[in-house]
Amino acid sequence: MISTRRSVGRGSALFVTGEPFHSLYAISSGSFKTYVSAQGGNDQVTGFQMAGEILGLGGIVSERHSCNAVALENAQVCVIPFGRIEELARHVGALQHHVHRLLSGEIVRENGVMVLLGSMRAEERVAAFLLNLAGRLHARGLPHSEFQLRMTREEIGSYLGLKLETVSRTFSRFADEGLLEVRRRHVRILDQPALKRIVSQPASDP
Amino acid sequence: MISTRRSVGRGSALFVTGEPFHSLYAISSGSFKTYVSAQGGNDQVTGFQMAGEILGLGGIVSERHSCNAVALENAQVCVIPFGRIEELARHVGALQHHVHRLLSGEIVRENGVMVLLGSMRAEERVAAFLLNLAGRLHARGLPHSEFQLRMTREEIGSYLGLKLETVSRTFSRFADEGLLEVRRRHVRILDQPALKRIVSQPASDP
DNA sequence: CCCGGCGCTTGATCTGGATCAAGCCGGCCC
DNA sequence: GGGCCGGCTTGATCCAGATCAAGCGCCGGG
Repeated sequence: MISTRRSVGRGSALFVTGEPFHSLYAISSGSFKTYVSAQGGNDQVTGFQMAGEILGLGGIVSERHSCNAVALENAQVCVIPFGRIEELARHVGALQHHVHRLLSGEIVRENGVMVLLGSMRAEERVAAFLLNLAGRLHARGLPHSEFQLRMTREEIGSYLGLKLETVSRTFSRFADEGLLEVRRRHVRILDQPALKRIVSQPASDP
Repeated sequence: MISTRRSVGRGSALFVTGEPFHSLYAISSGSFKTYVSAQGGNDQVTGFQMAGEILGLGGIVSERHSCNAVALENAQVCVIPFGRIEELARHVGALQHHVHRLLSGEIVRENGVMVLLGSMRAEERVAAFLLNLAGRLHARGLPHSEFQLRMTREEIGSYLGLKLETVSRTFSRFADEGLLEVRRRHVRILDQPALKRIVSQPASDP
């Protein structure tokens, strides 16, 4: 596929809300956060993306990017002009279907975040976050029980609908309980099954 | 487009999570809620859909429906086999682009819900919900300052990440303040600008 | 027509997470 | 090497919204 590369330095934006949309971006290395700036300065982080994932899907509908994408570390992306994708997809059925699955997958991912934000307790959110991260690293054949967080406590909190203090306290509690080790950005998961049990907390019903 | 119709009685499911995905559904009349059943019996409502909107987009990625869709009132849908859509889209560029916009639009909508769930206070959520509903009715040329809610307080609460009592209290408070009238499912918005001001609460910053 | 139950409202109390506050630690710049 | 600053931890207190509780009233069914 005809595409170019682009480097994005840590902390700088790949695109920002409202900017004209022309291309999707496939992350080749590094990682990003996406967020929408809500009124009153409180941004909402909508996702963390790592190598192999696609950025910009929300821009298709209005021809303008619908969120901001900022690199969490120095990163490289493939720029994929969306017009070219549509053109190619018309000839290659497999690509067409792939694009549909990509978009649908993002919808399903966001559904999961809505469940997290709408009905989980702080502990469950943090556990789900760690397991999600671990799962994605695993899927890439990367070490997944010991890894570096690329984002701050505040960014995690924004994503999870919690304050940074709550994220920090929850990490500490998990560590106290022997579920993991945390030191700054470094995490080692010691008891994945226990984290899973926390996420799928059966409702203690009467 | 070759498609069939299907009637769905109030309270019954158009599709359920895990069911094989074959078609999208365009609502011709009536309205629906979609929800995912989280562990422990607490469902999370992920959206309310009305005539003209499309259901089933989350099923594309895995060939299985990713949520439940239940009619809030007797409804009719157009069944649109997804294979047919892909086939047609290969020949009709406009349709192809329309499908992309549809999927992207759903992603953007869910982004908005994430903002709501992740960073708004109860009052802001309820105001945003009412304005959203009013806006969609308006877009269809329907009365939008006076309308019937099709869902219960509990369903609204689930969608907004609040308990039904909080929804009820917030409605009452808005009514006390003269922003609207509510009586059971009937709502009349009296001061839309005030609701908008509540949603875009400027952060009271130092 | 009457009865029962579901959906809703409203009050009282409780609590998880926010907020306020005080350091600490490690990396970076000078 | 030293000092500063941003990111993090931890403690104390507060409060928005949850929970518990008690009716009310409309709607559907017998």
